Amino acid sequence: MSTDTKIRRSQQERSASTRHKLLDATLEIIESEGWHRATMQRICEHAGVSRGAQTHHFPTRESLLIASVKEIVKRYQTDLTEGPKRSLELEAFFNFLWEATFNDNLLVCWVEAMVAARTDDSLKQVVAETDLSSLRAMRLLGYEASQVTQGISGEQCSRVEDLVELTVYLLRGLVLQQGVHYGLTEKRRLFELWLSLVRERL
Amino acid sequence: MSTDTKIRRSQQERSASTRHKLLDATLEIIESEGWHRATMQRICEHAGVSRGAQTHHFPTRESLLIASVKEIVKRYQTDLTEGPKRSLELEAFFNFLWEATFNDNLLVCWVEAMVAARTDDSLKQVVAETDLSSLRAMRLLGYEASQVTQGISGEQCSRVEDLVELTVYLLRGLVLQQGVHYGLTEKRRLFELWLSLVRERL
DNA sequence: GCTTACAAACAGTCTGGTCTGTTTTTTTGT
DNA sequence: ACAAAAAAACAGACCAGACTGTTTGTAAGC
Repeated sequence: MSTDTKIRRSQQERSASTRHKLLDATLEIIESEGWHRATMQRICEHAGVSRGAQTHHFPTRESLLIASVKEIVKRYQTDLTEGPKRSLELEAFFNFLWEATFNDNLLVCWVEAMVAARTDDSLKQVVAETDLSSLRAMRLLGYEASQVTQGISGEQCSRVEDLVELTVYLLRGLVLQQGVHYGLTEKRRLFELWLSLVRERL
Repeated sequence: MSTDTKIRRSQQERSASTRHKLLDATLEIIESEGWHRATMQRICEHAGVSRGAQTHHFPTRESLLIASVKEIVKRYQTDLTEGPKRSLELEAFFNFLWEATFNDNLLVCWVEAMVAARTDDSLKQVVAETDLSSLRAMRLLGYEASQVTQGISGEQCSRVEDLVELTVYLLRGLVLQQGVHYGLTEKRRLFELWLSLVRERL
């Protein structure tokens, strides 16, 4: 009937649904309240999932947080690769890095994860791996951008990758700053200055 | 007598001593175990101070951590101003920033504090203030360095301050990275590249 | 029936803040 | 100068709350 509240869902659907709800809630809480405030109780409450269901999918807090870390990078990667419709020029690429950093709050979660990982060995392993693959992906994107850009010689292409990595680190430093001092205009001004230095070199 | 174990210390001395012991222990634990693991029990144990004495000097955890934040900046400031015997050249100044960042572990504590402050209003206030004054001090040092350096025109001096600030943010990003991936050689290489870009602009 | 997904109560540990009592130094009264 | 009182520093027990992981039980899909 039309008002049938009992929708029949397959196990797979049910499982994926609550799993996604939990990961979503975890990221939201990490972003709004910080990593160490992301407790099971709070997450379950926010996700509208019972404590028992959570236990079934993620037996320990550690397992949920590790899954969240992977989720962060996964989403960030898709943001990065699906965003532009291919073949960005270098100038646009660096600006795109800025956009990807401050439009979404994924980077905030990532910084929280990195700091937490520093003093948590099992977490550190996961964060280190995913970070490395993420960095490689961004270096590659930078390289591809340099290929479609006019006036970039071959030997400069290798430098481009390093410049991308430096930019990533700079942006992370800015995210750190953004957590304490709101306001992007001043940060944007400094970022423009950095970009002008990069431009001169290329 | 010579083996008199009961040394008579003034209240001021006693107070300052345990206060210092507590702050020291707090910073060490933040550095080695992370901000949220810096609990009262652990700190007292590590400092060799009783729970009661701690309560007397810092009634709440918040008060101790706020005092620690101020201590971090205080020490960093003295590191920065007493380190060089005045009048550094620009090149040396930027390298000095690197040294100050990675020789000591104060910056690690500072990053922990910034991340914790993001989701803790009372802490955020303190961190924001101290960070601002710290940044101003470093900009000033950079300006002074540019004054004693050959071949720096007046209009470039204003840019120098911005470059210093950018470098600070970059270094913080590198500290973040250092928490997950050890090894400074690769980071140093990137920093050299960064410096070469800065050099070109000056 | 049988496995998977969900629900909720429980036990044990840890934390921060309060409270009461003790020792050490300083001040006060004579 | 010196004992008594006051204040400051120190010590440790206690408590209420929060958190994680476990366990036992129920419903839904296969």
